[in-house]
Amino acid sequence: MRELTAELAIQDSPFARKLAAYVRLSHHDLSVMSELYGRRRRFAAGMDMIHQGQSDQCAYVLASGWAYSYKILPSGSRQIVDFQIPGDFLGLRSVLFRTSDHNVEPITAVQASEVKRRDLLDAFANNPRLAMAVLWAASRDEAMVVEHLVDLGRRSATERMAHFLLELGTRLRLIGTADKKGFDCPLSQYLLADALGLSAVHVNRVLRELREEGLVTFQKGRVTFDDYDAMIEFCSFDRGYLDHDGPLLT
Amino acid sequence: MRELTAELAIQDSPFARKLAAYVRLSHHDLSVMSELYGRRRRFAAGMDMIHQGQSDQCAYVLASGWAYSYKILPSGSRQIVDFQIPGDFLGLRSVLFRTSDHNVEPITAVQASEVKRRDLLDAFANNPRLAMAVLWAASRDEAMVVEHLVDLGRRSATERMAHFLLELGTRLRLIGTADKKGFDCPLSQYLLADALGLSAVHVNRVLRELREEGLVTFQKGRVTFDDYDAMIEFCSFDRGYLDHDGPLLT
DNA sequence: GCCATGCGCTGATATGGGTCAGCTTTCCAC
DNA sequence: GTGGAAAGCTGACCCATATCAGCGCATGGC
Repeated sequence: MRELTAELAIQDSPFARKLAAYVRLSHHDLSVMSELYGRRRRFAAGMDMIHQGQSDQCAYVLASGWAYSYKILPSGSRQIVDFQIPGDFLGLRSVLFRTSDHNVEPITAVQASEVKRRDLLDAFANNPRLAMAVLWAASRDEAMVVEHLVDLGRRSATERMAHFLLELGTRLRLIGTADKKGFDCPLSQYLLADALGLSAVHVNRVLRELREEGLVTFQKGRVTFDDYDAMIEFCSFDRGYLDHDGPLLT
Repeated sequence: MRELTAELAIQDSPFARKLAAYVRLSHHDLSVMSELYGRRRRFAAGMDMIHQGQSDQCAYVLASGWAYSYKILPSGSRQIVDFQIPGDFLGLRSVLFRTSDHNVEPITAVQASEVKRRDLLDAFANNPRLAMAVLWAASRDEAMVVEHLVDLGRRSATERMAHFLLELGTRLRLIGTADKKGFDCPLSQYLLADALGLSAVHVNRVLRELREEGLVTFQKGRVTFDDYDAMIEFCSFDRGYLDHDGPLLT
């Protein structure tokens, strides 16, 4: 009975919702997940969760709140590699290979489940299906990093911003906190700047431009898609690569 | 006896040299690898090895020659995500998850060993150590993509070029085809441009600048480090992240 | 030997986005 | 409600890099 309750709880978590988009999860999968999903920790905004160069750390699954992973250059400038939203795995590589090559910091207050190396390896060994789902999600995250790279290398500032907002929207829809209308978004223009390789000043200009073109409005912590289709057109967003209709693997 | 010969042959391959940098490989590992390493295929320069959107393909281990993976935007511009050199695994994700999100094309004539999905999964199941080594190498490749992203987002054209050449040199040293003096390099200025997010014209200017500053010379298919330390200093290259002295896992 | 092609190279000009400087609004802490 | 910090916003100016246009040198096919 207690297990059943746990199973129901996990089923509604962003972690499960996200993985369920990739593989069909069995009762067994869910119960293994709910064990991994114990040991909650809280982090306040601004307090490092993972630090570059540190070894022997654990990984986390974000339960609530947003975080970002970044690198600092000796020159002092910062490049944000990715944002993490609820359901995202975080520090997977650092726990498997004991090397962390970037920092992770919360943007809002965050709740995260600590996952120990040992537990993760055990769960993988006992449940290859779950392992596959997690690796698949990791692989999708990597695909996003690649897309981000293309953004920085070959898209204009405005296209980059549009593409970024669409992608973020798609990710949030997977966990049920966005729809075609828009989503709540705690990112400051400084964070956007460091993610998109722009200056904060230019981020502001670009957002105004997109707003005046009637594509998106990002104001007061809310992103509103004013013309979703035109936006997709504008930055040639690939609907397929994050978007799909059900589990790819059953 | 026949096996022993195979084992000796594989030991000298760039694939083994690279993996040996990460884990100490046993006789058993080597014999499993030499099986994977069969089934050679040749590709001429310019002929696609992996095509975006294509599914049900196999992965390859590059035995000789160079290739590059890239994405084409609808606008026609191209972003090169990474270059592959001998020993590199290629299409790992596309074979595990049956989705390829980018193209791979040879730069020079290429010899590659075809790795079937089934064989790979079997090898992993029978030999978790080898699986770990391969995943580790994949993880390092991903770290390089992240570093590339930082390049595009937050470094100037000249720093980017210097950083890129140092990184490439480090990778080539791992397989024994470069030293601190320099290396042979079949990349055209057009390829460099599309990798670094620059125009070919500007690549030319940047190379001239680096040459005149006495840092590197890239001429006639040869990269020569004129002042290695100054170069590392110039682009704040992280010696640690690719460079190390022996197997990290024994 | 000649032509086509690809690559390296260079100058002139144009522009996207950075930098600087400052003002306004929001949001807390007290 | 008041002071201060953080975030949003804007104009003026400037520079890094793109774009355009063109030259020269190899190389390979015929």
